Amino acid sequence: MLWNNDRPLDSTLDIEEYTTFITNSIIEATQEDIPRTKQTAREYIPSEVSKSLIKQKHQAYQRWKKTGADIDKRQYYNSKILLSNSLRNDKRNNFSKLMSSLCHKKMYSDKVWLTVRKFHNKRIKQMYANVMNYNNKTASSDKEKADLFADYFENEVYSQTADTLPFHDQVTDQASNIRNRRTASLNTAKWKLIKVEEVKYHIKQLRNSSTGPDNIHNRCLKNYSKLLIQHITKLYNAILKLGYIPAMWKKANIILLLKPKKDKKHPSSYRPISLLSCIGKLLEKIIKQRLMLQLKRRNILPQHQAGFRPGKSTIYNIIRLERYADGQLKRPGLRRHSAVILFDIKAAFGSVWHDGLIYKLNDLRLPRYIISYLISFLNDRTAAIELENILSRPFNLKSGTPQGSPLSPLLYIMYTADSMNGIPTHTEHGLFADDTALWTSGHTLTSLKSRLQQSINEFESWCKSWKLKLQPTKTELIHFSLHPRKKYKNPVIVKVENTTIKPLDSTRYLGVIIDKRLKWRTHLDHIEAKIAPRIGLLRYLSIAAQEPNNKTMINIYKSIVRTVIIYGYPILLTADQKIWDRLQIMQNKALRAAFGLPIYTSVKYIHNISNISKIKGYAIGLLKRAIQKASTDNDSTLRNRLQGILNKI
DNA sequence: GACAAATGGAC
RNA sequence: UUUGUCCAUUUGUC
Repeated sequence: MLWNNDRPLDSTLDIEEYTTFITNSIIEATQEDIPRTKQTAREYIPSEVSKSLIKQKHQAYQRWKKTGADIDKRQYYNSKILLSNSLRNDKRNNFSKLMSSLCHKKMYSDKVWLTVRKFHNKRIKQMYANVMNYNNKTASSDKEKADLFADYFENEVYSQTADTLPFHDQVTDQASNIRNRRTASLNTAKWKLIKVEEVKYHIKQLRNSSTGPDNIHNRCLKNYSKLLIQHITKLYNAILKLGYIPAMWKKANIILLLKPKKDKKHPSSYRPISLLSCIGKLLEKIIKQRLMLQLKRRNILPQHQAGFRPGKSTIYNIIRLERYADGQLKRPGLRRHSAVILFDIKAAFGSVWHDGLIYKLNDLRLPRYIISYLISFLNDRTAAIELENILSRPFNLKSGTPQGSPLSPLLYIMYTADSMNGIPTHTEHGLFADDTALWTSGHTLTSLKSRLQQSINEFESWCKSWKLKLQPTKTELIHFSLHPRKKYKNPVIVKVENTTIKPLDSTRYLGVIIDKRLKWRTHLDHIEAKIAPRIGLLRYLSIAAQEPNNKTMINIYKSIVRTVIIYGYPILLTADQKIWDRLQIMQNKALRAAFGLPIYTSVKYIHNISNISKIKGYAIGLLKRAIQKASTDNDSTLRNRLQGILNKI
């Protein structure tokens, strides 16, 4: 296929044609180079011996069928037995081959992880209910189910909500003004052109991931030719110039993953994941980087939004909440009451209001070409549910940002950047994407209650303005208190959307379980439950492999167990020694399992052969490194908090 | 100290 | 059919 390089790209039609040209060229090239043999994921591959036995069996069967003779029948059954023996043998060989990957002196990462993954079974095969019901409709075939999911997502998740406030009409008007202004001043906007080097840099960063509707894999892009990059760069610049994204990049195939511990009969129990074109995603990455530069330079994002931002993590907000509550509980002299409320926003990403987002982007005075691009990005998106390789009818996404796009997380935090502007200063907040927490304190229960309620009301009205829906039933409240069972005459009770929220003993916030006494016992229970099957796996592997390499087993331990134990370590460091004793016991258990040692093996011996340090010492090491990193990053608030924890130990 | 890969976690 | 952003860790290679 050829393209005349002198041909200008001046209309949307040109862009569509050029995109098709590039897509087809890539597909053609890959089909030439990589023969499309479909690799079936078999449990094991039969050996040559088995293959010939299969042939023999088949022949014997044909002969018996033809002649009907007794001797042929016997021969057929004989070959059948021989084959099954051979297959069993193959299976055993394959198993020991798999296990031998754990025994090599040198660790071959990919082989080891193949083995571990096989038994770790984290990825459960998707199972859909036989019959699904929604909106008085029943679906039993795959196509019907896919369409039913399409109905659900079109009507309940990515649907437009009615304008109920005068404010909404105002925003809608403004947004349509912005749209019109854009088409009026198309070719005049100036910006920094995308360079070949920029595209190359982002291609290099690409990880292998699943393909979108156009079936082009990231691997294809990574094996780029100079010519391909030039074409892609030219196309990207044309897209930014016209503010028009080709239609095929706005089509998503949505796959569904069952959320853990949810009923598979109901469509709301599934998390939708959009698979998008990799070439389109590449451009989105470039825009994302440019957008972030703007946001950072102009300090647009709120300080306490820790989600999706470089250099920030969950632990930052966890520490802030923990230090605050602890400070109020152990305040010398006058103790104060404190409480935290954790909100849940319904379908947060899916509910982003397009007009509202455009209004805000314009308000921020972002570069015109980026706004143009984003308007096109949001407009006229379609999706189809993919289920067992069957596509549903396509439907429109009238609201929300598509999960699966590199831009979506950023757009969401931009959309919610002003959510805390109206909150009174006596209340602190922590944000992580849509996970919103508000906390405050007071000398008396009444003052605490009224302060908290005041802030809740502010947040509630903000949500209402921007068409986000709070779920009062999933909203949780913790009233911090040292007494395990003390009953207050007037417990702290607040209202969210006219629903009463009562305080709980413990709740989960950003992956750690916070209890009202800040003792972390429930959190430890949670960790223990999580690593128990993993310890079982370590034991199984060490027995099955017979003489596994110690270093390999330690690496597996570090990866699948220690990472779980160590998550959220800074807050645990402020807790009692008891917590660390318990964690140490977990580590010892896991190491015994990894080495296949009996339960009574002494801790000293384990320590000697594994050369793994005590878990608390390791955590302190991590903390020191984190402090150093925070000071080189000039993040003085985080640094001081971490230093405070270190001083306390 | 650069690059790559893997694992774990949050949403 | 396991997306996206971010964080942490580990292991390799040079």
